[in-house]
This record gives sequence, C-alpha cells and structure tokens, in this order.
Amino acid sequence: MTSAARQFLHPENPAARGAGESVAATGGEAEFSERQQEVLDAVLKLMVAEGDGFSVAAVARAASCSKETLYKWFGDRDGLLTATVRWQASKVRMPKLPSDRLTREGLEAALTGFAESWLTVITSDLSIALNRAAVSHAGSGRSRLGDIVLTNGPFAMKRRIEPLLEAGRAAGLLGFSDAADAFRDFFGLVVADTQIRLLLGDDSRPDKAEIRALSARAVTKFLGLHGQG
Amino acid sequence: MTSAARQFLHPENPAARGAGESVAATGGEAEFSERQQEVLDAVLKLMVAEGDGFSVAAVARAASCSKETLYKWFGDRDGLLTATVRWQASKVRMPKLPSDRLTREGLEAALTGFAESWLTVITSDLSIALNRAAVSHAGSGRSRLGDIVLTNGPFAMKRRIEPLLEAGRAAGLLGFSDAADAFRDFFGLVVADTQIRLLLGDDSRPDKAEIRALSARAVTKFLGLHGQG
DNA sequence: ACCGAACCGTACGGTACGGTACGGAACGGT
DNA sequence: ACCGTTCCGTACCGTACCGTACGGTTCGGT
Repeated sequence: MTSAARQFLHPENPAARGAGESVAATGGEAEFSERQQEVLDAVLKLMVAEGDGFSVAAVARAASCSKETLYKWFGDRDGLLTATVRWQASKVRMPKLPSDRLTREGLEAALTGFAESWLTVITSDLSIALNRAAVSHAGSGRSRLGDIVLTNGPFAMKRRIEPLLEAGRAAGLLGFSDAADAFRDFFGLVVADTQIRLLLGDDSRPDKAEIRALSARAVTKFLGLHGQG
Repeated sequence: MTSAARQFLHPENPAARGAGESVAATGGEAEFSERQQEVLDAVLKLMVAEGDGFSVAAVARAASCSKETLYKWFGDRDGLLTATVRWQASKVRMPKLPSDRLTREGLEAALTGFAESWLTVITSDLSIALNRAAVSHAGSGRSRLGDIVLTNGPFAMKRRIEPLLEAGRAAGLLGFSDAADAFRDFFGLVVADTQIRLLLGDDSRPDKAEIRALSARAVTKFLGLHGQG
C-alpha cells in the first residue's frame, strides 16, 4: 500500500545509547541520520496526538519502517522516546543576548524576547506533550525523560537568563542580591500558572498577541521588583 | 494468610458514578464509606510509591479486598482513580481568611499563610503523585483527572485568594486593576518553577523553613508590586 | 438455626503490547 | 552478474493486566 516513499541511503548509525552516561549532550549535532529523524518526527506527531500511549507498532506504521529497525536503532521503547526528546530539545534555540553595552531599553527588550520565546515554547502542543510524557515517566522512574526535559527546559532557561541578569546588574540596571532568586521571580512572573494549567488539560492557550502582552507585563513587573535607576 | 483485619459493616454505597456529570462536587461529604476510604487510602499510597502504574490487582492486594468489590464500587480503573483524587481533594483545606478589618499586617499574614499552605501542599509526595497522574491522564484524554485536579488545585486557590485580594483593595492596601492579573502574579511569585521542577523529578524539595522563607519573600515582592501606602 | 447479602481470594478469558525472528526486496560495491 | 548489507512487512511469543466469574466465609436479620 504505502510503498511510495522509501529510501535506502543510511550508513550504519550507532544512535542506540546504552541508556546511561551523558544523557544531556545538548551540543551534539548530526546525531541522527536523515531517516532516523523522520522516525523521530513521526514519534513527535504521535506524542502530540495521543501522548505517549502509542505502541511501537504505531510508530512503525506511522514512519513506514519496521519494528525491528526501531529496536535496532533505539534499543527499546524508552530509547526511542529518549532519542525523540533529546532530538527535539536540540532544536530549541533561545534568542540571542545583546552583546553591546546594555541599556535599560536593551535589557527590557532582551528580557521580553526571552519571555515571549519561553511562553511560545511551553504553550506549544509539542512542548505540552513532551512535558506530559516526561512528568509521567518521572513518576514511574522508568527512564530519564524527566531529567532531559528538566535540563533542556527550566535549567537551560536559567543558564541562558542569568548571564543577562548579571550583565544588567553590572551595568547598574538591576539590583538583586541573589541571581537564582531573581531568576525565580522572572520565571514565576512570566510562566505563572500557565504551564501547569495547560499540562492539566486547561484549553486556554494564549495566542501570539496574548503572549506578547503577558511577556511585556511580566518584564515590567520584574523590572519594578529588581530594576534600578 | 492476612485474614486478620476484615470488617463487614458497610451498607451498600452507590459510590460508583457513571463517569459523567458533576465531576467536581467538592462539597459532598460522607461520600465514601469507611471501608471504601481505606481502599482509597491504599490507592493513594500506591500512587505515591509507583505513580499510577499499579494494577487493580495490586490495589486489591494492598487493601485486602477483592477485585470484584473494587469493580462493583468504582466501576473500572478510572473510576477508582477518580474517586481517589476526588476524595483526597475533599480533604485539602485552605487557611481561614481574617474576617475583621484588614490591616497591612493582617493582609500580609493571610497572604503568607496561603503561600505556605500552598507550597506545603504542592511539594508533598502525595500532591506530586496526584498531579503526575492527572497530567498523564490529561494527555491521553482517558479520564477527567486533569479537570478535577485543576478545579481543586489552581482554580480553588484562585477562588480562595481573590476575595482576599479584593478585600485588600477595598481597604486601600492593594492597588491592582485586574484581580486575575494580581492572582497570576501571586501564584507566579509563590510557586515559580518549584512545582514543574518537582513534577519533572527534581529532588530539591524545600523543607518547612525554606517554605517559610520562600513564602515571606514572595509576599514581600507581591506587596512591592501591588501594595499601596 | 436458617437465609440472604456483602465480601474475600483466586482463577480464568480476552486483549494489547513489547520484543524477536524470518523472508524478501532494494540498494552499493566489485 | 553476484554478494553483503540494510531495511521493510509480518508473523510470532511471552507477559501483563483489565474485567468477570465462582466458591467459600462472615456477617445481620428473623
């Protein structure tokens, strides 16, 4: 039936990790072959559609490949999920920091950019599905999905934001004493209850305009708390 | 073997809902018989221990009852989970509002009480397990667990807090324009990334002292944003 | 003392899924 | 033209679990 789109041009790719060691290698590019990325894309679509309750057979069907190949490439079902999450995480990019001298307007714009980017990510169907799967797996302790999402989610955001906050403090624009505390406030003001509500099934997804408004308000309040001058 | 603790004093109890209609009846007390509550307690323990991946047979084993009884009482596995979550939600109580004239200190104390109570709840093993299950089920759309947790979680908190915020505004202590917006700030400053981190498996659970400190800081910042006078 | 109801323990059927094995087809290399 | 490799499609097996059925036991009621 669906024998239209097949390709046979993939050199052997040792992508199947032993499910241990160096889980969060975010820097590794070209980690999966073209065909493997097609498979992972199919997994992502399935996760969005039915949230990690899909069978390996469904993946094989959706990706037009055989189960045996899936097991050969990814080891087992967890390996497939882990690879999917790692690959997706590697695609998320944060906005650039302003490298020149920080002005109040530049800082505000950078923070707003971060806020909008972050809200856009966490309110996407894809992120919701991945976070749900990660939360679920973190409960059953059956894989390290939670660690991966944690590393590439909140922790990555923190690592990206804190240099900006420090730069703002160095430029005399911010007056916090503890960067971790300031980050906590920023996260809270930006995300608030949006993420947990969406994860719990609330269907009030903010659109682009609302995200812009929420981000602007959050940054204004953050600067009200920690701004100087 | 374990024939020690058995009781036979439960009048027939029509607790098995048809999985529809009026899911979030938070006010209904005496909804489950004594023995049924023992069963639900066993379910809670299992959820904390292995997070919703347990079998009905495991529940029967843990509660020293038969699977047939479980199905008779709760309909199916989802009914059992739903009953468990509803019952647990009915046990959560929020601190009382100060009913007399609001002072700045009284408002601050009440907000801090809410914050501490909320942080204590959401960082408990039980709440983490329930939220994980609810998030997981919200993804697969296989039950209304998400709705129940949403109703008895963030939404309940909002309903309880907003009158306090309004009272604070009426007393000239708060100056927000939109109560929903003020609640969002309060939630964000109090919870921040704590809940999502715990749900994802981060093991940095704040103890009582840290919760007190976090709450005090959050309320101070909230009053810094929205306080007047 | 007898009956019926509720319940426990266990065993059973059906099913869904994870993981494996096998045959065959489409390539690249020589 | 032949071979080895890679992969697809499918059939297969073992297991786990949901939901149900059955026999035996402990009650309250009369």
